[in-house]
Amino acid sequence: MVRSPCCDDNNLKKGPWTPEEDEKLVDHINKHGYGNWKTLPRSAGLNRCGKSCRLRWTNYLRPDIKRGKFSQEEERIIINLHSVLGNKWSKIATHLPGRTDNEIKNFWNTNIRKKLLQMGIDPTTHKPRTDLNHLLSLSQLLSTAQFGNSLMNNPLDNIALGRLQTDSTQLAKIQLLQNLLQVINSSTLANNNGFLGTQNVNPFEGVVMAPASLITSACLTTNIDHQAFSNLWSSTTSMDELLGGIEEQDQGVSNNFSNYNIQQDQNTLPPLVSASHETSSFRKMEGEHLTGSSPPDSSTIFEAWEKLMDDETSGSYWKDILE
DNA sequence: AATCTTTGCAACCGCACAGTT
DNA sequence: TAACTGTGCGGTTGCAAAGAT
Repeated sequence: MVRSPCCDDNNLKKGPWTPEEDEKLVDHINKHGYGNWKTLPRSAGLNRCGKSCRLRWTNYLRPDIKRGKFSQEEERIIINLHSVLGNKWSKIATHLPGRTDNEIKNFWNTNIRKKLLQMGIDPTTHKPRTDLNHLLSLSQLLSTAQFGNSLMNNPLDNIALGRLQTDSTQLAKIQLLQNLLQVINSSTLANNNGFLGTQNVNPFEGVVMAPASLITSACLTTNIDHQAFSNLWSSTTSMDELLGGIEEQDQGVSNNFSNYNIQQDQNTLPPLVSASHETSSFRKMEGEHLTGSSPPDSSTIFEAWEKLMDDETSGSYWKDILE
């Protein structure tokens, strides 16, 4: 079936709206409402197509539109909703009074999307990125940090440069470790139908063989023997057991793992869930989760990471993991 | 100060769908 | 049931402002 274009009159104006046009549109809608967008422009004295008028009204002129920067709370809600709904901007907009789908879409594309990518999260799937480019960029970040650290030996270096390099090293480490834990967490999530925090289920159940790279990274992260970790991986049936095993191997590190486990609901990162969850129970749970949680205590988490990331295991060590 | 590049956002385009004839 | 119409939605574009060189 072929449709006729909505605006078949080539003389109709396009492009930015003038204040005069805005005034005409607002006046007309205030007086008569907006029953029929096709006939509205003519009766309002506007040389525009109805579609253009509707867009201008819904995205800009509507009196209940909230303008200005998005708050952190709004940003968090958008990320959570996007992880459940995907690019359903109009549905997401219904949860944010005063915000339009167009505004949210723009905010996502220009702001949140970039943030997630920088954090190593795929903005489409909300899962850790595994593409080579991302790993390369992290590798480069580490190299830069290393270069900066070597410069620190020069007495002429200033404090600001030192701080910058230290921060970039920490950032790279944190991102790597978060990626690792998110992979583990994703496995848990996938195998538990999305119920976080279930303790009596093997976090790696269903993963017949642990990916070699994951085990290697985990061993390096926890400072325990590769073979010992492999054995634990295959023999443990719960997160508690796994943590207990790690504890036997390395007391300090396991405490930090436990800490992460307890704190994971408060993580600053959005929950890593598939964009295509369809079960009603999951949606219900997500719905309850969307607006109810309190702001994360990021300082606690970063303290834990920093404790875990002993500086003795610095740049070259992490670079080895990447390479 | 001039030019180039990047960013943010308003607006457009085309498709899909529901309702009507 | 097919043809048509109006509306909503998501992707994309174009442009002005801001920032970098």
